[in-house]
Amino acid sequence: MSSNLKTQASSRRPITMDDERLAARCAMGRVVLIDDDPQILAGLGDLLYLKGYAVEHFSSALDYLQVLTFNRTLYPGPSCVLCDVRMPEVDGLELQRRLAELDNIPLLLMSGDSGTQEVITAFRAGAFNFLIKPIEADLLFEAVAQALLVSAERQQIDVRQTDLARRIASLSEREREVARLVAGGRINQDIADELGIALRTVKLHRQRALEKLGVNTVADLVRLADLGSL
Amino acid sequence: MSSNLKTQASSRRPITMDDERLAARCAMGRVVLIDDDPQILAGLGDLLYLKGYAVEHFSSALDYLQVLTFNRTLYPGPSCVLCDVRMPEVDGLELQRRLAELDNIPLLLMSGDSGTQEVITAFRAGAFNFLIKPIEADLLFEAVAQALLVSAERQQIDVRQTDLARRIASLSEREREVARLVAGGRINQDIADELGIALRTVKLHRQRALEKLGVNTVADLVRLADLGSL
DNA sequence: AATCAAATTGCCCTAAGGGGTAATTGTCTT
DNA sequence: AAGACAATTACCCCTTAGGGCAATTTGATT
Repeated sequence: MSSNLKTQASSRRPITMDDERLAARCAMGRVVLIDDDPQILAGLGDLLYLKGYAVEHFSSALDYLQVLTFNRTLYPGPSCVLCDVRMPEVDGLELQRRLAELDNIPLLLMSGDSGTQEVITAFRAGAFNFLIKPIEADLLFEAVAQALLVSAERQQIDVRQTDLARRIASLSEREREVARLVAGGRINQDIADELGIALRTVKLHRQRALEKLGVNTVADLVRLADLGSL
Repeated sequence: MSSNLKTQASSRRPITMDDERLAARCAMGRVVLIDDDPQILAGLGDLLYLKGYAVEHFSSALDYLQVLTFNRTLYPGPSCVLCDVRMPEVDGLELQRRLAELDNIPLLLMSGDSGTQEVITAFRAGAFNFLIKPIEADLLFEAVAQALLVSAERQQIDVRQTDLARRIASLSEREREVARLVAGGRINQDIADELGIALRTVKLHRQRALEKLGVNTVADLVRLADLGSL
């Protein structure tokens, strides 16, 4: 299928046509499609694939939860879940409840014979959208595009959060303490007294903390401290 | 109806029993009830009133929009709107659209014969909840309580925002500029150069700005600046 | 024109921030 | 045990922030 048989031993393969196509698909976004009806699974899957999205399909919500719990590989790019409501074992609403604790991925539910109560329950539980079968292609694309946009925004925030957490983690205990108090507007001497250390030491920790956190001014430190918990 | 006929000329009336009852009702929260069916209007209204809420009722969405646009008096306490979907002239969904631009009040829609599509539209447009008639009293109370909680949170934020805006507005142009630059982490001499004024002047404006904004440290100023737009 | 308030500035002083150098200490590795 | 390394501290330097005091300028009001 691919043309990189000779390079499989190397960790740095040359970039192939397939890689580029895959990268493009990743950038478009991924749709996790879940439906116990193989007909629909194939139909919607093809539709989305042809539109350029990366599609993963599961015939049961349990399968997806399994993958999410054990084989989880973080997908580079925005994702959403498009899931049927009426399914044996774990239905769409049950998936939604379990998903809420695992992931923050936008969930699109779909159903052909749902009552209003089911729709209300879904939205109250935070569903991103609810599509009624049969689904028009245009409506599907619109809904998926919106969901992926939201996912992308959440990912942005996530990236910033983890990056920040990483930088904070690189601080020593003392540095973190000092940085926290500085961000709280405390004066150096004050901090020294509170921590029971010398003024000069506070200055050093302060300096190193700003350095490690990659900020130049106290103002930036304050903003950073308000974002991630110092 | 009330017992304060003699005191109507005075702007400082003694506190009457009615006042206290009204105050208690305000604290509980207000429900704006809209339905073209007088039967339901009276029924739900009584139910909510007996539960302790302040109730305002309208037999058409247009009436409420009129009041909101012209006779608007801001209500002290959390509020929500409970509105029927199916009504002549302006229906619930249309009210929702118009309300989105006027107010940020949680909207509870209700209907006995709505299809799934209507429910979906309502939630997608930001409805807080959707109740199906006939409405069980417990469900109604639960939904109203939740909506009022959200309203209260929004009001908290609003109060802080307007308070902040007021304090910022009390700054002179120069003070605002200096405060903005200080919050940006700039050094006094730097600010003096940028604004083309003396260092001493920057210090004065800085001092006055902190004073007027009611903060003691630069850290607080930064937090304040990130909230309201300085 | 007289006057008052706000903005601006210079001079000067103290306190706090920023940082270099060197010494001390405790812990960990080899 | 010797060396490496991080944390801590003292001493000293310069820069920046904070603020008192007095003078000047300027716009608005009476």
